[in-house]
Amino acid sequence: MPELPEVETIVRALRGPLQGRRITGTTVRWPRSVCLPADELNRQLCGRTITTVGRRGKYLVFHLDGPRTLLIHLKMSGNLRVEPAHEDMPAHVHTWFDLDNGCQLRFQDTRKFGRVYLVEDPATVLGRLGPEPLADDFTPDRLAHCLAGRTGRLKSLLLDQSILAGVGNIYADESCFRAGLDPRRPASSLGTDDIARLHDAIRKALSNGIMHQGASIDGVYRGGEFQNHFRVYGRTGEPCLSCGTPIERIVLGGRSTHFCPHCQR
DNA sequence: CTAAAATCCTGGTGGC
DNA sequence: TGCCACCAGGATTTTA
Repeated sequence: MPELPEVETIVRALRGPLQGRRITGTTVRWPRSVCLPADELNRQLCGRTITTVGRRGKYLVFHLDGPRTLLIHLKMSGNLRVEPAHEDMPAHVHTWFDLDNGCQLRFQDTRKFGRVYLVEDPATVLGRLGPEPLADDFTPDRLAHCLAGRTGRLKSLLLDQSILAGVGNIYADESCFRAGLDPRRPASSLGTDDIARLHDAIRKALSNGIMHQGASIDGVYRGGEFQNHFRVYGRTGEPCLSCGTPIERIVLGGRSTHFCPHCQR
């Protein structure tokens, strides 16, 4: 379940191997994961050079030396690696991109939820995303503005990518815990102090995740070990690290939600 | 308007 | 040991 820190970690790992490389071919074995016909994707990408690799929310953004932009969303189980073409193709690589140096950018996605986009205007895909929580201009005031007038529960709003980009189920739970806020709280009940603590909590949870190179769940993300630092996520029944109260698990908005009933109010 | 449910997928898990 | 029902989870779409 790559969220912002996992995607950021992958982006950083891909920059060196990909920037300046020219795409010489593409192969699509699961057409539903690509939002245009496979032959058109191949025709548009062949000969294009990847100029920069970036991130917006949970999307990877590949800028090219042509009029189109390549976007990839990893969804649940996606991973991206650059490997020599002669190395064995791992299982569940449904799409790959041949590069001019004999390597391949391989999109591995066990559950096939991930998506590849090739668009002229990135805003057609990224336009509805909310602000980047780690950007300098993301202030407590900005967060307050995002939540203003919202009636939903705190956790559900944190997962809404049009309100805030990049937070998923793990970091939403971790952020609520760090802020000492009950994930079931109506957003309208949050005061200025609550918003300030939430703002700080979100940024610290995400930064901490990046510092540990993301979380490795299902053994998908080698290197990252943030899963060993979760404070509430997946710790159902285990003692709260602050007060010892057993962590509770509930379902909120159809998502498993973990919190300390004593520390989070 | 919000909110819940269905949808897409497969590996892993728990029950028997 | 084997079989199978069930579940997670991001984002979109549908239904209430």
